[in-house]
Formats: sequence, structure tokens, C-alpha cells
Amino acid sequence: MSPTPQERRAARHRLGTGSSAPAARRGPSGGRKRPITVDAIIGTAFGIVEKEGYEALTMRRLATELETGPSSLYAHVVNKEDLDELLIGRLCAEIDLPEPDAVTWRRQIIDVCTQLRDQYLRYPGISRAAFAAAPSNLDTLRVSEGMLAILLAGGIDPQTAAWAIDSLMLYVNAYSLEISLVNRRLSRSDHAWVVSRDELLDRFAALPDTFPHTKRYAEELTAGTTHDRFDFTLGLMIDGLPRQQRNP
Amino acid sequence: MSPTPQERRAARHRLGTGSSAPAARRGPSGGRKRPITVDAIIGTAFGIVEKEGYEALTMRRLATELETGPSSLYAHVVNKEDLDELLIGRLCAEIDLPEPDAVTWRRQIIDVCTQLRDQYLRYPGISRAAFAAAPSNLDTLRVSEGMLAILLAGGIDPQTAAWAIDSLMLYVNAYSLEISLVNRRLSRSDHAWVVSRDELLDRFAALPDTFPHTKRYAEELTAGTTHDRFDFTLGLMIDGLPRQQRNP
DNA sequence: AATGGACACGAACACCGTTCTACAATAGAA
DNA sequence: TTCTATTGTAGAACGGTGTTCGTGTCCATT
Repeated sequence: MSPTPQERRAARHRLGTGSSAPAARRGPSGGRKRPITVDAIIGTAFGIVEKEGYEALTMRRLATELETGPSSLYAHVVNKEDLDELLIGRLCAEIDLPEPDAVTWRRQIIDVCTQLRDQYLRYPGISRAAFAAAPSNLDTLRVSEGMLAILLAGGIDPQTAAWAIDSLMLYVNAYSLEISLVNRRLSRSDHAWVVSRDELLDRFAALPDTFPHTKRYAEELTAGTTHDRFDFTLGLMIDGLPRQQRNP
Repeated sequence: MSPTPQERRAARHRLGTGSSAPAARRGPSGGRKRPITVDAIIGTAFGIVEKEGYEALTMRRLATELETGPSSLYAHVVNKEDLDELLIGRLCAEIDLPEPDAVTWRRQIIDVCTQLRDQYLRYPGISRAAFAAAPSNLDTLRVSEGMLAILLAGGIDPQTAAWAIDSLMLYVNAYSLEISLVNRRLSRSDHAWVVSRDELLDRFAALPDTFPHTKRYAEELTAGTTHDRFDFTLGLMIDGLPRQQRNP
């Protein structure tokens, strides 16, 4: 009875293991070398995003990569939006969640966030899709559940923990998206609009006196190698948690 | 010598007041009732976004609203990206920055963030454009400068303040974008994918036992009227600041 | 062997951002 | 006042996007 893509999608938002048995292909596979499956679609989609960024992921490009036409994809996927959701789901499935520990919970939660960040950055721009992902997706819920478990093990008040998870995931998404966008601007530096840190420093130096602090602390404003800012913000949020244990 | 749009844009990133004199129209204006100006473009663009959301803002739609063809816009605006930047600039220009006060600095910084949030939410989805906005835009720099001034008045270490501003603005953007996306999903509830809080509660209740905490604390996870989560996160970040005054 | 159903796919639709080109109208020069 | 160069206006078109329709093709079952 092979479910339609719509049904598959609905199932992904209800209870279920998330990976229903591949269901031993029944229909025709044409003269194709490899039949088109949802997994194949997701796989090549990740390949495209990894190499060329999320912006390059179009239905046509994806179809070309699979050596078929665009319409063929719609037998397996409802939408581009649906494809996005599948990608985010797969990505979240890769996250491994530690056994919550009442002592090391801070490191644990930071570790999960870092995993998320690195996954997002591995596929540049994909965090854009994460924003639109509905909160009822099972794979993303699995990560939320894991983070909730960690915070609760740390003795955080449930309401605080729930909101904190939301904030953390939102920030990780936003941070990753911003990094990806900046990298993209750097890579296609033909128009070279905003660029290196040195140039930014120059520009800050050239500002009118209406910007006294920006000029004076240009060094600090443009500082931050690798992921210093990321660690800083996570620390800010997590260290602020315990003092809110009894939330009004 | 009327600058080209490219020159105008470049000027926006160098020093300048931001509003060069309107320069008394010289060229022809055809039989037009109202000539097309950058201000007119920005104005109607805001109108579209306010009524129909950022996704509805296309060059063609904008041209139609101005009773002209798409190509006419490119005499005043470099790109769609450029238009986005203009919109964000205008939006930031509306923010009013308080005189920094060493006592009330917490409320002041929260107030600025709230202003930003409300502006973003007034024009649903526009925060998407804010992500891409280059950090050298004068109008956005003005807001940064103001926030920096407030934090410094609060006695925060410059490096900490610089990073905190970054985090705060990033979070405000992300929060506004998320809210807008959720609202959009609610409004076009034909597909009614994810919906009311009640439905979300039901869905959480129907989860398998692999999600014990999510099921148990479904109430907390879905709680948060209006902007509770926003205030919570801002509080988290700001209250965490002073203890980092001496940053490594 | 025949049939039904699942799958693949080419063509097309409506839309997007952007560019090319020709056009009209004014401001200044003669 | 006439002429011309400048400059904003626009129509048409290009290459791209997501998505749908109808048709074709093959397999597994009867």
C-alpha cells in the first residue's frame, strides 16, 4: 500500500520509530541503476549542501544529480519544505546524547550544542532550514528530550530548563546561520563587500565622531577567533541558569 | 552628477550622515504623478511587508505597487540585497537610544532589544534580511554604538560588552524570525501542520516512552505567553554579564 | 499471459531577480 | 528659442526557481 509522501510526513510527526522498514521495493524501478528512494534523495542532498552550500540545493539540481527530472522527486517528498525537514531530521539523528550526569551536566549540554553547531557548519546554510522546522518533528524532539534530561539532572527547575533549551537551540541555529552567511560572503568575494577583519578595523577607524565607543573599542568588537563568541554566549546562558532555579 | 545606486550604497558604508540632501530632482519624471525615489521605494516596501509579510516582497510586486515595471527599480537600488539593507537601515534608524545610565543600564539595554523585537515583528519575516545585513552599515552600527555605550556605562568590561552585544542582537533577530515563521504557519493553516498549543500538548502526550521528560513536562515546554521566553533569555544573558567583568 | 498499480519523467505553468535596449522628458548650452 | 546631452522610465527577454499534469514504463501479482 506504499504510503504517499504526505502520509510519510504525517507519520514523522506522530509517534513512530522514524525509520519504518524499507519495505522491500515493489514497484517498477525502470531501467535505473539505483532506484530513487527517500534515503538516496537525502544523501545526495547532503552531498550538494556540503560541497556547494544550501543555496545550491534546488529540486532541479538534486534531480540532475540523481539523473532524473525534477518531478520524479515529488513521488518521495512532499515539498522542498518537506525535504528541508528531512535534512534537519537526519542531521539531528546524528547527534549523540550523553547519559545525563548531575556533576558534568554543564559540559554535557555545551557538548550537545557544539555537536549541533558543527553539524550545521558542515552543511553551510542549512540552519536556515532549521528555523522553519516544526517543533513536532520526532528527530528534533529527540534532541530536545536529551537536552531536557541533562538540565533536569543538573537540578534546574523544569520551567527554566524548558525555556533554556529553546533559547540555546535558537542561538545555536542563529550563530551557525550567521557564520555560514559570512563565509559565503567571503568566498564569493568578487563584490567583496565586507571582508577581512583588517578592513573592518579600517572602516571603524574612519567612522565619524558620532561613534566614539565603536572607534575606541574596535579591537574588542572585531575580536573573537574561531568560536570564542559561541563559547562565551553559551557560558553566559548556562551559568545564569542555577540562580533561576525557583522561577516565579 | 547624481550618484549611481552603487555609489549611494558605498556611501552608506563609509562615513556620512546617511541622508544626503534630496538633491532637487533634475532628470525627467515622465508623466508620473509621483516620481520614483529611494524613499518611495522603501516606504511601499515596508507597506507590503507589513501587510503581507517579507515573502511577498518581490521586485515585481514592489514595481506593480509603484505602477511601473521591475527594471525601473534598479535605477535606485543595486539589488534585492541592497533593498534589504535599506529596509534594515531604516528600521534601525527608528530605534531611539537612551542616554546611558550607570544605574538603570539593565532596563535600558532590555528596552533597546525590545524596541528591535517589536520593529522586527511589525514587519513579519524581515529579520531574515537582518541576518544578511553587513555589520558595516551605518544605521545598524548606530544601534550597536548605543548598546555598547549602555553596557560600558554599566561597568561591563569592553570585551565582554562587545561580545554580549553581538549575542543579544543575534538572539533578538532569531527570536523575531522564529515568531514570524510560526505566525505565518498559523495564518495559512490550510495545511495546518503544527498548530495550537493544545494540539501540541496532545501530540506530546501521544509520544512513545522514549520521550519521558518531554511527556512529563509538556506543560512547561509549551508554556510562555506573549514574550515570556524573550524576557527570560534576555535576563539570562544580561544577568550573567557582571560576573565576567574581568574577562581572560 | 494478462492486468493493475506504483513509479519515472518530459513538458509546461507561474513566478522570481536581473539585464538589455529603446524611449521620453527635462536642464543647460547655443 | 532651439538643440542636445543627461537621466529616469519601461517593455521585453533571459535564465533560474518550485510545482503539477499527463503520459509512459515496468514489476508483482493474479
